[in-house]
Amino acid sequence: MGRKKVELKRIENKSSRQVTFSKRRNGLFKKARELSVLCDVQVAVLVFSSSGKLYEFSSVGSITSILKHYMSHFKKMATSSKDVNHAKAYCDKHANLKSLPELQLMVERILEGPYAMELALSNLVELEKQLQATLTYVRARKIQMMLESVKSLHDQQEKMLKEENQLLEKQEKMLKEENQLLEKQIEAMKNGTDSDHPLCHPPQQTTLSLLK
Amino acid sequence: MGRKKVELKRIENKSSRQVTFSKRRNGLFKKARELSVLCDVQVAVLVFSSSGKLYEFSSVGSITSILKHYMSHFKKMATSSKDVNHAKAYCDKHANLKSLPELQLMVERILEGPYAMELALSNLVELEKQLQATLTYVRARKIQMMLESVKSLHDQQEKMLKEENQLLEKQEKMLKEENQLLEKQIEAMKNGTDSDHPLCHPPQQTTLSLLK
DNA sequence: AACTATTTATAAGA
DNA sequence: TTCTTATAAATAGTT
Repeated sequence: MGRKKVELKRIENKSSRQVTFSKRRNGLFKKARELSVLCDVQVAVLVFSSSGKLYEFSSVGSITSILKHYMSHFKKMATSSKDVNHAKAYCDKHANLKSLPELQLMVERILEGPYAMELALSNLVELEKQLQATLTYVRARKIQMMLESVKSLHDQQEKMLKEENQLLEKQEKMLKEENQLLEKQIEAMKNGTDSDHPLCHPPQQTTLSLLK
Repeated sequence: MGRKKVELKRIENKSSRQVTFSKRRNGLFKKARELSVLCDVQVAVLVFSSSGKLYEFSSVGSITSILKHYMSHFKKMATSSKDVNHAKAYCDKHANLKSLPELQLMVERILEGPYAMELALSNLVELEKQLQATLTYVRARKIQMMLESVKSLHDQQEKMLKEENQLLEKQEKMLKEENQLLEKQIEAMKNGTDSDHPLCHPPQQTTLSLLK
């Protein structure tokens, strides 16, 4: 969709790859939002740049809830491994997900050295898929935890701001009371006797000085 | 992008919402794949339909998608190598691979559900690194095996071509001998008596007919 | 599932 | 980065 048709392969020029990344990332997020609104579904998009930076879109306020939903699928799969039929049905539907014991066996075989060499090519392809799926899950989980810590930080800040606000209100109230007191004293000076010489008394400690 | 501009709000007609969902979901996944390939980044898209069904896209390395095409050719030939030393050398070089028990424990914890919630962020980051390293190793190994399969195919083809060649040479030799024989017979017809009526003999079985 | 009139996304250029 | 614009691509409504 541009001046020229582009080949579907890695853009080798770094600068134009960066420009395309920025444009298409925004385009993808826009499409995701439209799908979400038009069709009333939940959508999450995660993009990991090669430098490890994360860009994300989520149709719900926080990506947390959608990831929870996603994780529940994993959990269900992992916990219902006794229910062989259900697990199988799930694995058939989501062919890129293997059950935990299977995944473990595969990891064991690939890492145990000598046996690794005996792995058939098809097994390697399968293992690659499994690892990719697990990696995606782990990354999603990591993001969720990061978001949760950010939220926790926000909550803390909010709490501190509230407390600060209450303190300020209290101080405002004290200043008002002090003002009234001072006004009374001035009134007294103007109209009453000056036998008490109020202006010669040592100055009161003011709320203002307390704040310093 | 269509006959009419659509408002960005939930499509109320259930049937056309379903159609649009199907069309745009595919479009979104296509865009995700393009972004992944063009910009060399990892992309994951998760879509939960209102009925709770999960649709997902996850990018894998571009090498994989290119080689995937050739997979079907090599599936049957999935051979195994016994070069243990080579494997050991590989693991030594890539020392960032964790030991098997450690990795297993991590995978177990991340997939076993309840415990996953207790994993600290730092553990997740570590697990992500491990999985990425293992994935890199698996991919390298897969490519190596594919190349070996290709070489093996070539060797086989070379052998077959050689055998075919030898057969053709043999046949050529036989044809030559037959020719000489026929020439002799013709010579005999021209110069000698025709008491033997060589042309009335039943035809010999020729090398040519043997090749049919 | 196809078709196609339109809208939308975006590649290249400024 | 941002804008512009020519063109490729997606898709809404239709068959």
